Amino acid sequence: MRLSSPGLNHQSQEGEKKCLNSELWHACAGPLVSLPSVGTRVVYFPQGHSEQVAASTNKEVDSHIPNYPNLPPQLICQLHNVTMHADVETDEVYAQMTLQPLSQQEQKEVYLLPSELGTANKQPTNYFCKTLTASDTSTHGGFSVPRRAAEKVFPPLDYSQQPPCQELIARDLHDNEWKFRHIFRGQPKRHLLTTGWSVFVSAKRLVAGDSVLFIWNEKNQLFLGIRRASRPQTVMPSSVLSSDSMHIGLLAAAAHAAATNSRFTIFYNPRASPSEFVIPLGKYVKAVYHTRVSVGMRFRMLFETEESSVRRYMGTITGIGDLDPVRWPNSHWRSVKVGWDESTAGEKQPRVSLWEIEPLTTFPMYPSPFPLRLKRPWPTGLPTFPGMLLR
Amino acid sequence: MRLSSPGLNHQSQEGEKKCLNSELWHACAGPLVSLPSVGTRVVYFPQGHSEQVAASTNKEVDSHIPNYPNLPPQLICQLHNVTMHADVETDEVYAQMTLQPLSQQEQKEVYLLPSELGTANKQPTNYFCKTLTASDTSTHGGFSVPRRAAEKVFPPLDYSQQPPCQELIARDLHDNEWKFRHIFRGQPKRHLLTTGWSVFVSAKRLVAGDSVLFIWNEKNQLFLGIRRASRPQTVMPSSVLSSDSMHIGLLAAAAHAAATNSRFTIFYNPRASPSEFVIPLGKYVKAVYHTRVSVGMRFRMLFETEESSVRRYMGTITGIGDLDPVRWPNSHWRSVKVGWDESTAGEKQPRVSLWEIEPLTTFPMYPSPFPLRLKRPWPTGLPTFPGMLLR
DNA sequence: GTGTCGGCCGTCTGCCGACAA
DNA sequence: TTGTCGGCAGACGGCCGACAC
Repeated sequence: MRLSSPGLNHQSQEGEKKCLNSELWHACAGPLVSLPSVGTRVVYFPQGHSEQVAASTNKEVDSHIPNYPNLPPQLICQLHNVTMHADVETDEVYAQMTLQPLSQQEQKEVYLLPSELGTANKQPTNYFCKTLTASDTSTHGGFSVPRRAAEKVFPPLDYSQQPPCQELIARDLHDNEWKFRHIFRGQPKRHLLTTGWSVFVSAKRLVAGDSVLFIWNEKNQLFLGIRRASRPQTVMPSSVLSSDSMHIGLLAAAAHAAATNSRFTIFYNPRASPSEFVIPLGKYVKAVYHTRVSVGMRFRMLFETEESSVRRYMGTITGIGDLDPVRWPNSHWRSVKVGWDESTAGEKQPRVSLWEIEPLTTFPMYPSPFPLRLKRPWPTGLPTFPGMLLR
Repeated sequence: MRLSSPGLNHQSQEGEKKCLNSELWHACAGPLVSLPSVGTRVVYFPQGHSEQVAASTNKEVDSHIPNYPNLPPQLICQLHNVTMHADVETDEVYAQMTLQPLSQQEQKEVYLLPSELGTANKQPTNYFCKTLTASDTSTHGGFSVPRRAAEKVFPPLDYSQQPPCQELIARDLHDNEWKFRHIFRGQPKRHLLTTGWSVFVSAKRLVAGDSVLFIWNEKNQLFLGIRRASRPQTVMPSSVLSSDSMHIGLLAAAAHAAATNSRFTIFYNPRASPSEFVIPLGKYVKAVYHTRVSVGMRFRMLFETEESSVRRYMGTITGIGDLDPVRWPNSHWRSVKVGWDESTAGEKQPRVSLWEIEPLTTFPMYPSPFPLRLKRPWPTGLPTFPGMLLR
């Protein structure tokens, strides 16, 4: 007889752990990820959402997925709720957002109201992130802590002891406690995590190439998180619903919400998604309407480095136009074709969105003379590329 | 060094391993699961599909999911394709089916054609299934093989040797080889799997309560599969798409296919789904139109036992009517309210579908006098419960 | 007939400094 | 400064029959 096994309290996978540590979530998500603030207005891109599903199921959007002609390529929404989550199995971070498309009337008034540029991302100050080496993940030994990292984020050791050591207790995203013996020994001296480390490695199923990060906050609390090496294959178990149905579901949910001005829920998985697809309205408006771009123009764009910091890559705009003229005409999603300066950047996306880049102008930046009030109601109508608007 | 187990070919989760062992798949799916044959006509129930998603995501269908008024509660479809699959991570078995709703005209002619009752389920003959004990999964020892099982499904040992032993090689659903030392020893003598067993247990992450099964087929090949104890927590990582969107997706995909008579794809996960939701047309027609049921009538229904065999439970029909009169009026899905004889059956579903039960008639079963040709076009129209039809 | 245990041996885990990159 | 290794001691994996249910 197939019965559900008792004991485990499963019901509350989500909904209970609402208040997980925000600093830790952001640290795991990476330096480039920022979440829009509750109560603000955002622009939601079904295309970007679709890309997230495609990346996760490792399957392209099939051509026989129905069109949703009444679903615009971007939806201005009120952001009612944002909660941070972490997958119980994999520790993947993701955010749940509740969006409500503005009414037609409200959409027109959008430019009369101040619009938010989005909060800056708050990466913790006292933290470090290390990519695990073969030795770190081997059963032969412990974890070698980079010296500066240990001195910055671990409680100070009593160096008069020989060897100096202490017990560290760190909490992960699920509020589980992990205990480590932190010791400063060897010749030359180095910081190591010994007892407790291997338990952590096997529990989290870490392998060489994955990253671990520690945070030391103002309340003298220690947190730790993980970032898995992007195994090309984080294929989500689709043993229950076909990827086609998932794509359709996302589109239908958005279309229904748009038609009825009702709320809908989306999940944003920053490390699975190629790009953010919920953009603060102000950031969008500024990039699309108040920035002059044209073919041949040079630009900079931020990327995350291996060591979880950011660096800029340079490139040149090679074209402007629809990514998918059939399904998503007149969309600003990845409307900019680009070429990258460095040959090592060969794997970078050949198309970006306007709000992702920072155009380099030879002439000084000036406050936009363009009136905030548009003459034509928006977002209905013809293609509205910046070049046309700034005529 | 602790490395991710080599050899796993991740890239080809689906698509490649089309021809996985059918016997093994059915053994893992259980004795009650049967798949309709390719080329036949089936009845697809969006409600049942929805229940599968609800069970997997552990979330009820939200009330704000849009209605699909043009999506009937059952869809007669041509079954174009059925492939058996197994989840790479968990070994969960599931089937992918390609369905094509019949045209309106074809739907009317359904009863003029012979309809298939569905193939009987083919459980392998030489197989056994054992629920793992604490000792079986402990690191302290190996696997204790039930005597009859060993004699039935393992190659015979040479009992003149002391102790008799041999090397067994078995293949799993992914065609991976597993080697075990099979020995007959101890006082009293018993069959054991020793060397190789613990590797298997840890690789498959088996725990006490899970089941393992072995098959010995006609070609003298040995296969093995697993069935996890239904941790209600096979919650699929929904870090990418909300369960609402999944529900909508399934409905929208079916609605679109119904409207355009085009093909759509569904996944059927027999151990995650509360009930089958793709039913052979003949089985459906027989149950719904050629069987007389009424309140107070007694019936039998098959269930799977702990030991992977089947037994009948008895019950009484307590009511007949819509499960969800608002969303799914006039549906035959779980239209029968029942009470179960045994108090231990308290967790059994209070509602079943007609094709799941075997009504007990005090009067002899007679060939249905009901004409095969319906007067009223079907499936449009008013509720068509058997009682009304047999007036 | 089979689940669990004590006993016993061998392998591997895991802590140490050496050494080199 | 830190990744990997050889050395070593102790823990645990894993094979055995005893024993009980």
